[in-house]
Amino acid sequence: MATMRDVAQLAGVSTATVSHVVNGTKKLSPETTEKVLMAIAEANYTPNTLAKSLRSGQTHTIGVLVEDIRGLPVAGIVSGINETLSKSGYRMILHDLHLLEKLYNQYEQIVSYRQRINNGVALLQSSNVDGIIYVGMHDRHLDYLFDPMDTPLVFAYSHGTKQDTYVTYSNQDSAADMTRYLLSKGHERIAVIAGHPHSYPTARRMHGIQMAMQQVGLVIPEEYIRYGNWEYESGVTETRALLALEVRPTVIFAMNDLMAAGCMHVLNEAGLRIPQDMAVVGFDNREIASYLQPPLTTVQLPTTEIGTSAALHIMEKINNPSASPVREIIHCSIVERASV
Amino acid sequence: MATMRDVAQLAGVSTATVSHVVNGTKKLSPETTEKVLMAIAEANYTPNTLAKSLRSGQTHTIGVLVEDIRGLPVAGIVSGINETLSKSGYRMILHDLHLLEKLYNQYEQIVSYRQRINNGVALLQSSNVDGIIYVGMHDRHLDYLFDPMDTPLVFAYSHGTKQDTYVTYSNQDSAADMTRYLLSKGHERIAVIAGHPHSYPTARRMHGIQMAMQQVGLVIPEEYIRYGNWEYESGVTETRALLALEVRPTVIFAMNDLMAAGCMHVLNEAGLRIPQDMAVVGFDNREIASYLQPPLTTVQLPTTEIGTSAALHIMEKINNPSASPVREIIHCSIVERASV
DNA sequence: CTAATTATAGCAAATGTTTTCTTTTTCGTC
DNA sequence: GACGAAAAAGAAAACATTTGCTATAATTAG
Repeated sequence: MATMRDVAQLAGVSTATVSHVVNGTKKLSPETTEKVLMAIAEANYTPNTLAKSLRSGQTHTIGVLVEDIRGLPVAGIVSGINETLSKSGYRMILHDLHLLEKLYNQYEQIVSYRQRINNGVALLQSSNVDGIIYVGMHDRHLDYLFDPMDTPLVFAYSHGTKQDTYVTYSNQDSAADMTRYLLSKGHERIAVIAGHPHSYPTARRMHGIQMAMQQVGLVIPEEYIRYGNWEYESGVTETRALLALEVRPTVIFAMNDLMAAGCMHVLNEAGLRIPQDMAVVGFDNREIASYLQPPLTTVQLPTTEIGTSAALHIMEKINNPSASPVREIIHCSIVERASV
Repeated sequence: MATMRDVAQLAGVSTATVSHVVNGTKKLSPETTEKVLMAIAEANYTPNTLAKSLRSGQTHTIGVLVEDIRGLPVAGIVSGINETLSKSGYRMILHDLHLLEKLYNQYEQIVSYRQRINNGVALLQSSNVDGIIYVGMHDRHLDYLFDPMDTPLVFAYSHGTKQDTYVTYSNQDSAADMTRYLLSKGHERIAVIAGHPHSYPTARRMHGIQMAMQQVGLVIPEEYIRYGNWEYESGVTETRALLALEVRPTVIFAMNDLMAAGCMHVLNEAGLRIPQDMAVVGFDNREIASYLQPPLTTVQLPTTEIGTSAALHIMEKINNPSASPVREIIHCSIVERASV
């Protein structure tokens, strides 16, 4: 590989001059510039990134820490991050925490999480990244798992504390939007199959639904609110419970597509036509949603947008480390299919 | 950050000595070693990766080029790569080619592919990666898209030419295994819904199926072989065609889960019970397979294993660049569910 | 015409390591 | 006590840049 010295020699100038024409950091006479440019072309010179980084202290590399790349929304987010970073000349070191395998008990899990996260951060820092994006899938606030550090950090999908910059999607507004959509279709008896009762998304989405109802002077009766655990099976059992009710709802809003799938299975089994006899909607827009019978109307998570925005924020933070944290909440869209 | 000089000063030795105790590259007296170790601890010293790489010419970084991280098997492969590399102290720079968006015509697509791939390779090379893993989803041989280069390269999932090292899964044997499984369950009238007629996986899988049949003295009649296009809809239409046959098969082997899903939909519609009246199997083990009614027996792609193995191969190739290329074909496993 | 200013380019130090080559120290033996 | 070999440690060059400072030439002002 040709070095800056080779080019300098070829052009009959100093390496300093070559550096300046390469980076445009100083005004030079047109002739010199021309000479150097020719020499660069002739020598087929490309700057050595390592030497550059060593000297300048900037690697133009972002560390991306993901809880598990196999997690559903993660690939989309990483895709968005990568595209945006590439466009700005940043590279991306990806490190996977493999947090999808569950451990035996809550306590060990937290300890292991903390350890793995800090190992991951250390790894990235030892790679001299200019900043770190943490892509978390868990609904709980994980910031306390981070040892304090001076590398710029932004959270994507999961959110940190008020002191952190994060970008996530809107649970509350999206659920409210979907509710309004159902109301606009004439549904007034809306039942909900919620996720795990104590989880953050469940609470926020529930709140959004109730708000939207309240705005039109309606209220969801207690027996229409069932709590599941995000799994297919709980969609099945909770739907059975709803069907046993004296006054049945006209639509079931499942808080994810898996439970919606379980729900639709029961509805089919019971001989009810979807959406004529009962409508169903989900949340997440997983692959399965398009292949259910009928295809499921659901909520699309803005994964690419989250990634894009997180990338923008980390670059911003690198250029201006003292800026105040920004909290961005991106809207989801409704993908209309045939289940309503 | 403490530097090697600081440590040397603190321990009252030269930087050379510090380097030697850090890397264990020379025998030193126990006392000196001890002194240096203490100083390292006291100064909280960690070696500067950049300086190390600049001097040694090794970055301990692998570039991973993926055609699209959102592609189905890609996340699993990347996960495997990352885990294995991490264990050996290698970092991973991920670059996404975003090849999932289809272009207007075949020719432009190829040109664009070639351009994007070579850009990606250039980007990674400018990052001074020690080697590159190319994770391709396309069934065609893509090696001709690569400009010749001296960076060690291994293909994962997609395969290169005979001159390249690649690791992929077995189309032929897996299809044969599944066929034998069906035979063992007493099925003799096996129908196939193949993928696109001219695609590589279709040809290999078809060959495997026919081989397994031949081994027990059977042959698949021509009318039992239907060609689809890998999409749900083609599962629907080809199944309809099969049901119209005078002598119906007892099982339908769809070459992917999407077509199997379409197939099952038609079967349900026709009032046929699965697997009593007709059995169905798929290929890929996508998420949808677990949620079909009944859950689909299918073939599991060894994504993590492919990643692991590719990582091992690239490290091997880095340490021994002149070794001859290795071609590894990993077996798939059958995941038994309730559709047979 | 001189002095001050500006434009242009180069020198050399610095970034934090690794590694070759030398020098110093140690120690056993004669 | 001197010699030599072996062992231990150090000096300095090299890796490929960036950048503050300096030097020279050219232009302008007085």
